[in-house]
Amino acid sequence: MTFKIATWNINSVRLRISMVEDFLNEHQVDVLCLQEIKCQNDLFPTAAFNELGYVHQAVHGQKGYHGVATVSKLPLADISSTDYCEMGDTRHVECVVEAGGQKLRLHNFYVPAGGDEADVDKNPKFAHKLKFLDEMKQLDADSGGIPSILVGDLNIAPLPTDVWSHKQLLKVVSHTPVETETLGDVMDAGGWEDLIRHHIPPEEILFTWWSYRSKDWNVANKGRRLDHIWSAPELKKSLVDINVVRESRGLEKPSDHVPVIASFEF
DNA sequence: ATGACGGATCTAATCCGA
Repeated sequence: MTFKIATWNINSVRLRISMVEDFLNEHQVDVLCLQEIKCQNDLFPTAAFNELGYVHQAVHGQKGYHGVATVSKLPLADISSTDYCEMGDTRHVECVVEAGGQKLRLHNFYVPAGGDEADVDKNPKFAHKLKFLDEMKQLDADSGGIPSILVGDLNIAPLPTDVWSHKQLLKVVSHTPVETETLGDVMDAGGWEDLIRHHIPPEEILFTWWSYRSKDWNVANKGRRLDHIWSAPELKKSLVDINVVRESRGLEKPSDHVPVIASFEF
């Protein structure tokens, strides 16, 4: 079977539920991983997803901020969340899904943005971000014999081609050397592969986020690749496509992030 | 100036995002 999984920082799932419905109808993914749902679990639009067949839902939300949710047409097992940095916020949910006989562990992450200043002594948010990443080094891409897929808004653009200006963003949170190196350490420690860059050459400029603050986002094109899809090495051979749905940024009242879809053949 | 917009909240001005 073809297995399609998408990640999308939706920046309020309640405000944008109709564009999520349109996305699901058009792209027919099996699993959708959302970040920044910005609502408590009991306010999550469960019924709207049920009606489209996404009756299996792992929702981990809180009031007003953050929040992640994984919705699926396929049954979800072993649902759990890890409270990274023990802050009591909602930035991770995981589950196990079976697609065409292939068991997969799915991690859905919303890594802290890290505030304005890239200095752990002056900026507690930046310290939080680095500590969060440090704890992510414990994650194994192949735990318990089940290969994993890790998706989400990691709030780091690791490669020079992941930002509109490598030089101008070297001191800007999301592209500082300490962040990109630590993210590399997370990948090395867990044995993760960057599936987006496996499919789209690292030389190619690629963004998944454009600030609300730049007027003409498409012309200025001052974006960053903050959203990621990683996996265990053994899943690389099953990857058949990566689709960054750039046109979503041009919708009426869009999220500042666009969806990214990975397609596998199992 | 990279860039001042956009979401949620005790609906008004404040916090937060990256």
